[in-house]
Amino acid sequence: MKNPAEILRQYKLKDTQSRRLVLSALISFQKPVTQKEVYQWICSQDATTNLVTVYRTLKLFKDHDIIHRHPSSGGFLLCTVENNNGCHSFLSCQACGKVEEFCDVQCCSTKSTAAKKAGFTPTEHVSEIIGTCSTCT
Amino acid sequence: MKNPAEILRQYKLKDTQSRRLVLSALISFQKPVTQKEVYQWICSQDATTNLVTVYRTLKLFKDHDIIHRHPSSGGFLLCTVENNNGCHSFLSCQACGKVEEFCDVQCCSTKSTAAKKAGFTPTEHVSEIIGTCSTCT
DNA sequence: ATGTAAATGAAAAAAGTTTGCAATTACAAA
DNA sequence: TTTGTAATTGCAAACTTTTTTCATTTACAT
Repeated sequence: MKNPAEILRQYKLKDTQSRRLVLSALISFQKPVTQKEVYQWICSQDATTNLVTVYRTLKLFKDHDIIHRHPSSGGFLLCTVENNNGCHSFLSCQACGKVEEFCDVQCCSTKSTAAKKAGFTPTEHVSEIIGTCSTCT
Repeated sequence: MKNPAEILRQYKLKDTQSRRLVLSALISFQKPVTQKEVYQWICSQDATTNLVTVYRTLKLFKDHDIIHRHPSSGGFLLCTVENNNGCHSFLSCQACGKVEEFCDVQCCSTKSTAAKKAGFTPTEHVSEIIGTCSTCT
């Protein structure tokens, strides 16, 4: 996982204190979080920012596809998988709440075939699998 | 598609005017809608209800799995496919905004296999395929 | 017909999000 | 290194969405 400054550089965004803090929060949580949770994490680190800035920063990251909105919780989650044919899949553990991204080629192609069979031309897809992770089984 | 009264009977819910109206709205829209859109549709039909009742009714339907929350828009959508192994998939047309539910057995099993390969025990999944429907192609 | 638990409406509170504007900051160019 | 400028931020206030409380009404089983 890259550090905040690297991520900002990679996406050619200005390197500001607030942006680094928001990224640090997302890296630290490792699960989908609300805007407020990000704000509160920053405050708890004795850092200072503004809730409005957090909203704007998350929107910016979302527009740049640096973060996702998680399907069932609606929370924000840092992308960990390179954008692969517009496929974004999540494994959500209902026991510990952990969410990890994954991408399975087989799975993507099957989905694409199924959609075409229904007369649909797919461009991207998002899916969430809910269950129990290896640690909680 | 069943009518409002039938749906309420099927799920053993009290048959009230507000519930019928909410169901009528969802049947009429055929796409994911916000709580407010449901409320406004009802008002436009010269019927009378309360926004709070719409919120409560949609929550009730959601808890009974009569409606879904659509992954990307967050709007509510009436279920059209029988609950199949906890699989809920949507085809969302980015041109006309239409969303239809579908379920492909092959697709479900591939997803399940992929999850297990990652050490995950799946119980259900939700996915959204974004693209162009047959009408808009 | 009637009793009772459930559903509803109205008002208000609470929570979440957006907007406008002035002050500050990052960083490219001199 | 200093400077100019556009982008970013903070603050206040407006606005939207959602939840709560409580009294009244309604569905429907008996």
